[in-house]
Amino acid sequence: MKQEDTKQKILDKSLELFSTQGYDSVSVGEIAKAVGIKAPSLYNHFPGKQAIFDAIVESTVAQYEVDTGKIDIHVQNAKQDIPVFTEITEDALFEKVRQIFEYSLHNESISRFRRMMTIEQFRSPELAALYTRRYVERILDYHAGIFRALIASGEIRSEDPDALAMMYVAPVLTLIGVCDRQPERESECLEKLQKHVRLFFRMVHDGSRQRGEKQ
Amino acid sequence: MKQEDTKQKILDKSLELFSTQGYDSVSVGEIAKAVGIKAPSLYNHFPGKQAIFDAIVESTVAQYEVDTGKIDIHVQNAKQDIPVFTEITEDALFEKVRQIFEYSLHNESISRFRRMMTIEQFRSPELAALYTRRYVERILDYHAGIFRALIASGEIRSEDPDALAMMYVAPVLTLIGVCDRQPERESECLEKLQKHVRLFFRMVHDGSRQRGEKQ
DNA sequence: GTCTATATCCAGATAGAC
DNA sequence: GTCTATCTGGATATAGAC
Repeated sequence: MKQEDTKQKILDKSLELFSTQGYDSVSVGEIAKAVGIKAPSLYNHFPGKQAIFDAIVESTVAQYEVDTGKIDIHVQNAKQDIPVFTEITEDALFEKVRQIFEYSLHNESISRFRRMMTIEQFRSPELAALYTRRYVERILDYHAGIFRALIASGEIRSEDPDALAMMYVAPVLTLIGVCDRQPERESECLEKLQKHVRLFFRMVHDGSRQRGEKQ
Repeated sequence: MKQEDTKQKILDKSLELFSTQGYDSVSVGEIAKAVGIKAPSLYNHFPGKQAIFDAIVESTVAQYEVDTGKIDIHVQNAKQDIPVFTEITEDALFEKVRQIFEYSLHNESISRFRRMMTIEQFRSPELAALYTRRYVERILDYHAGIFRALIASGEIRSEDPDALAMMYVAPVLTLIGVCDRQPERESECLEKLQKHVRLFFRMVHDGSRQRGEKQ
């Protein structure tokens, strides 16, 4: 096996172990065994256990843009996604959210890294900041940008795109958290997700139709 | 020092350490040092390290009802809190949420236990279920009950109290998560909280006033 | 109940042969 | 690059004196 292949395999197996047990509970012996080598051989690829963890963080952060590009989301510049949201139907919006939701849960590296970060978020201020940036702020900023444009164009009604983004995004984050802990509840969470998207859609689009139904 | 005092001190100091470093990173020697005894003396109070963790979980779960009662929240039966929400003003609602928010962050045992659970949530299916029950479901159920009553009484407009509860609660949970990781961002999160409550309040109460302002 | 001393084990990491 | 052998330190836990 090539040198770089082994190095990558160490990263993969380490992430797999770290994401379920946490950094401290995993021994270098365990990692080595999962990779198929003996513990001392690990030190030909990394200077120590902490270096493996650091490399995982660094490389996953780097690959973030690549992966998110695959599902047609570009957090960097939300503007190019605004047309997707304009004039979208309720069902199409849910389908879009469902796609991102399931991708986040089932993509192994994405999901494992998120769970590892959840466990290790208090390990250092840097990790804490990374967690908030990646799993809260960027998602909020992205959606706030879209909502800001939709408000300006009169597509939806509201005065606060940031608060609107929080209201739209936070339930999704909460449901992802539930599924990370209890994957067996995914279908239940998908239903809640659909109800959420439905309610949100109806609230931001001119509510007169819905109120008309009630009265 | 009395026997029970020492036992309680072990629980307190252990929680303090577990909540920042996680179970595996804390040694019984560290705990003993924090308590002011030597490691072997711990074994007069608990059969082992795991037993300390278990006792923390058990006793904190038991004290949950007591603590929440102090801030006038009774998750068990939401009905008695419905009058508090009826005809409430926007400012009063925020003040109420702010109070709970800050209590959750600054009450030491509450906050530490939550952070410990965040770190250890993947340790077992039982802990995962406890986390979801305590930090998601109970809060959602409580608010869904209130919203259901408010919808029935015509106080607010909506058709889905569960989705409404998710929309109302999830941003609060997200912001608590941010503050757990980065306590220095509390004031920033309080502002986001206020904006959220404000937007939510205006959305659920008949929106004609707000739409009138915009046109 | 607390201590010292100790047993046992396993962790991360290194040396050096192949 | 991989291995075996080994070092060193620290972990949980126990024995038994005070």
